[in-house]
Amino acid sequence: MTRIAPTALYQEVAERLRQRIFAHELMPGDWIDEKKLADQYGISRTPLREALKVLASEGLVELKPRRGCYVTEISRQDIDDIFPLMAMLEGRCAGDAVRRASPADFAALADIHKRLEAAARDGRIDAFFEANQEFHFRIQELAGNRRMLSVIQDLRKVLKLCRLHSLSIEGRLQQSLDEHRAVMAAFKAGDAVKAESLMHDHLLSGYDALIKMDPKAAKAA
Amino acid sequence: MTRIAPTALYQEVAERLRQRIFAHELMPGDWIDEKKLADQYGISRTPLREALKVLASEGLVELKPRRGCYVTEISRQDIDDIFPLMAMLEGRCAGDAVRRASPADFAALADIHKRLEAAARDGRIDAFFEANQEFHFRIQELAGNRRMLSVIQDLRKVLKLCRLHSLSIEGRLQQSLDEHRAVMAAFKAGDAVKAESLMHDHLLSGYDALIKMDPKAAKAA
DNA sequence: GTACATAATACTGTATCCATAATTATGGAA
DNA sequence: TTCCATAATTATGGATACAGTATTATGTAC
Repeated sequence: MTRIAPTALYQEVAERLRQRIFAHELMPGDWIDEKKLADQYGISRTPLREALKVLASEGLVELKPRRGCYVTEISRQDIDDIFPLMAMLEGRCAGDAVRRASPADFAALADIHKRLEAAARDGRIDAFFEANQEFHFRIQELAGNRRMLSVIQDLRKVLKLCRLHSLSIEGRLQQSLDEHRAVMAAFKAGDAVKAESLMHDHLLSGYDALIKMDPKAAKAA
Repeated sequence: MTRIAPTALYQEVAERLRQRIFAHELMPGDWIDEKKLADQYGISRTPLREALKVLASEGLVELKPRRGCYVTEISRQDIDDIFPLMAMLEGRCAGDAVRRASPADFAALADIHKRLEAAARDGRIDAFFEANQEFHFRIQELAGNRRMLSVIQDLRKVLKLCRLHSLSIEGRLQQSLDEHRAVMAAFKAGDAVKAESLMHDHLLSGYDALIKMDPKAAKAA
């Protein structure tokens, strides 16, 4: 492990593990072999275990006393709980963002939206996904509530545990794009209430798409 | 340290530290002396450090690389961010709770409310505070969204960092009680929309009271 | 007396080691 | 063969040891 930043080792390890979990290299339910991983990274178990404590707090892994560490398996209940919550939070962010955004902010957001349009036109799902994330994140930043932002990001991390992205559904990408356009229109019109409502429904729409893919959705692995 | 539960040591230590932080025995800004604490508890630094990682994830302490661990100092910005967020979340919970509560649930809630009334009548602030916490918690449980509950509880933990309770303001206890009565009335009437709105405003009202106490509120220590 | 440089100290971060509990493997009895 | 008991192995949790960096103290020059 080549150290670059003056950051602690356990943080780097935590970040690496996060990436591996999000990439589904470590799958939900998988047992995490501390010794193997420590050897892999060329470190001792100490910082690795500290990293696991952090990931456990984030809900990405579960620490079973004396039985080891396992990648969290997200349940249907989790999905049902998280999406309405995200819808409310991101909806609120959109409303607040409209109220607070300067013309320059709006321009920057429009720019991201353009990238979204381009990605959709060319059918580049990955690029669309990325621009989509950025769009949402930017709005959360504009809302100006750091706590709300961090809560949303934490929940999003948990959602990333499930492998399936609703965007891969036929037609969902176009629908998502339409919804984004509507949100942008509300921004342009300075209609905060409408922006909130549209963003709220946009999230629930993603939820519906996900459920349709796999009605059980229990083990999205 | 006498071990009772089959839970890991770092969890017990984390809980003890939480209590000490909430009790303001460890004050915001205080440096946490790992060696001293480990000796105090009769344990090694290993589980203690793991506990600190957990507390850091909860936002109760801050880990500065190579410089140690400090109890988080909550800022005015944090207060301004958290209260509106809590108001929205707890408001939503109240609405959902009204929609889902059975008569038995309502009865149990009314019971807690009675304890609140009694505590207020006798001027027992601590008892009032406790019944108040329980009342809010019960409503969050009734809402039936575990994620929402955990988000709210996490935020509440952070708020507990600031020592001042708005309840200690002259007249605030009575006002709080009135607001609770109104929420209970909405419950009784089965008016979810009103319950949401009342609970939302109840939280903001607590926010106002806190701000009035100390307009800077920056260092509530 | 003050400011700076250097040395001593103390603490953090990581590695290694050990005890205990859990799991797996092995062997015997029904 | 199947089930259970016991032994061997392995992994987790915790303690100890060590290296490197911050901080503080000391001393010297101005």
